Formats: sequence, C-alpha cells, structure tokens
Amino acid sequence: MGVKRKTKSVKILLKIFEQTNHAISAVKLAEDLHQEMNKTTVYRILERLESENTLHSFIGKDGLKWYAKNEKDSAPHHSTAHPHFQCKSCGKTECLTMDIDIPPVPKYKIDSVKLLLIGECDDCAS
Amino acid sequence: MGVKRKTKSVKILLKIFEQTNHAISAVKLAEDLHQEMNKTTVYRILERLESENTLHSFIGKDGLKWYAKNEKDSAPHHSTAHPHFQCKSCGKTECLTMDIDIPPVPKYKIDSVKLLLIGECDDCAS
DNA sequence: GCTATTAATGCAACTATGTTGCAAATATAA
DNA sequence: TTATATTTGCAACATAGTTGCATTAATAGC
Repeated sequence: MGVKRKTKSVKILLKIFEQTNHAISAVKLAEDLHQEMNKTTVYRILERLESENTLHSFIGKDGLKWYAKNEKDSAPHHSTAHPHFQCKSCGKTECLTMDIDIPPVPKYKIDSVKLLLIGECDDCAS
Repeated sequence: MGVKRKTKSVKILLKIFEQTNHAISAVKLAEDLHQEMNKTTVYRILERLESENTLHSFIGKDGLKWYAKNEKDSAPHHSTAHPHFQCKSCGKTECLTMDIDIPPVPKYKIDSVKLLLIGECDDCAS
C-alpha cells in the first residue's frame, strides 16, 4: 500500500458520516449506496477509515458491524468506555458522548472496551 | 410450546457448561458436538437454555455468539453490567464476576448492557 | 498535454454463521 | 399399546462479510 487516494467513493462515505451523529451499519451503507458503488468497496473503505481513525466500529446486538465517526479530540482512553446505544425496537443506534469508568480487571490487560446499551428509544417508547 | 423435555442432547450441553466458567461460542459447541448432535439442535438448545435463564449470551468481538452459564443467585440488575473478557490473541473468553456500574443514560430506557473487554490473557501475554 | 505506474473498484465466487421447513424419530400421556 | 406432542436431523436457505483477479481510474513524471 502506498499513498491513499481520496476518491469519489471515499468522499461519499465521509459526507454521510459528517451529516449524522448516529452509527450506521455496514449493511445499511452497502444497501443505500449500491447505485453508487459496490458493496465490496463500501466494506473496504469503512475498514480503511477505521484504520485511519476517522471512524470507529463496534458489533451491534445482532452481530452486525456498525460504524460511527470519531470526534477530533477523542484520544483512546485507558479504562473508560465509550458506550453505544441500540434500540431493540427500531434498531436505531447512537454513539453516546459520555465516558464510563471501567475499574481495573485483575489478571488481564485490557486494550479496548465495547459497551453496548440495549433498550428503547424515545420514539419507540411513546 | 408445551412441556420442555430434558433430553440426552440437553444433558450433554448442560454438563459442558457445568464443567467450566468460560464462555463458549455456538460455533465451537456445534463443532465439538457434531458427532453427538446436529448443529441445528445445538443452536436450538442454546436458545432454549437462554430463554429459561440457565445460560446467557453475548456477541463477541468478531460477531460470534457466545454462551455462558448463569450463576444461581444472579438476578438481573438495574444499571450494572456483567462484563465478558475476550483475548484478542487466543480468543479465550471468560465471564467476569465483577459488576460495573452504569450511570443512568439521559433520554433512554436501558434494558440490558453488553460489556465486552478485549485484551490479552495471561497465557498470551507471557 | 501524454504515458507509465499505482491504487481503487466491480464482479463473481466463496466462506461462515445462523435459520427454517418438513419429515422422521423419540418421549410422554392416556 | 396407541395417540399426542416434542425433539431431532437434514437439506436448503438467508445474510454478512471476504477474496482473487481483471478492469478502471487517479496520480506522477515527463
């Protein structure tokens, strides 16, 4: 791999994530963009944007992979978790801004913490 | 559904979980037991043991479904999470006994909290 | 601009996890 | 034993995500 190119496809994906604070599943992106680009391309670009720290990912309650943008000032914290919320009814998934303290775990060296809160969002609860 | 039957297959699975405190992935169980029973049966029994509160499940870092036994005295807590640890090198996955407090999240009603700690276990770290 | 080089893309085929429908087998009840 | 209900196996399926490879598009050097 050499120099990364900011192609049309990359720009389309970046724009999508700039316009929302919600997480989006890879599946939904591939579906929504299937006129513009192949699903393989979607997966490859997502992977790249994550490795470049533009996005981060997590696995949702059904095993799907979700992506959300990183805030500029967010450095990786030790022992704090950045939670995601997923609505069990409509599936809407949000990146929460709060940090949750994780006490040190005896015996293990923790690299990252995946914290998924499953519940019901405002819209579905009403 | 009527009365549940404690069949030979169910007993085999129960015995496996009685003998370990680790979580086991559905895939591994289906593989290990494929002489004794069909993978469909494994998946169906796991589902049932979870709905009967004998086991609980979570999604690991690669999107696989893992199961572990419930301790008898563990009632579902409000706003505390029961974490799982998964080793990024060997994949070993453990149910940790500690509880971690999750502060209330504004706007959302939380039903359950999935907390996955990813890191390196003793064996792999050495 | 034009050409050479390198990276990005599309496509088809593939792997893997998990699910479903249905017929056959097994367990319980009467 | 016979009738009824539950469980199982099997094959086929659905879906998410990956890989190899040929084609296309973007950049660099002139």
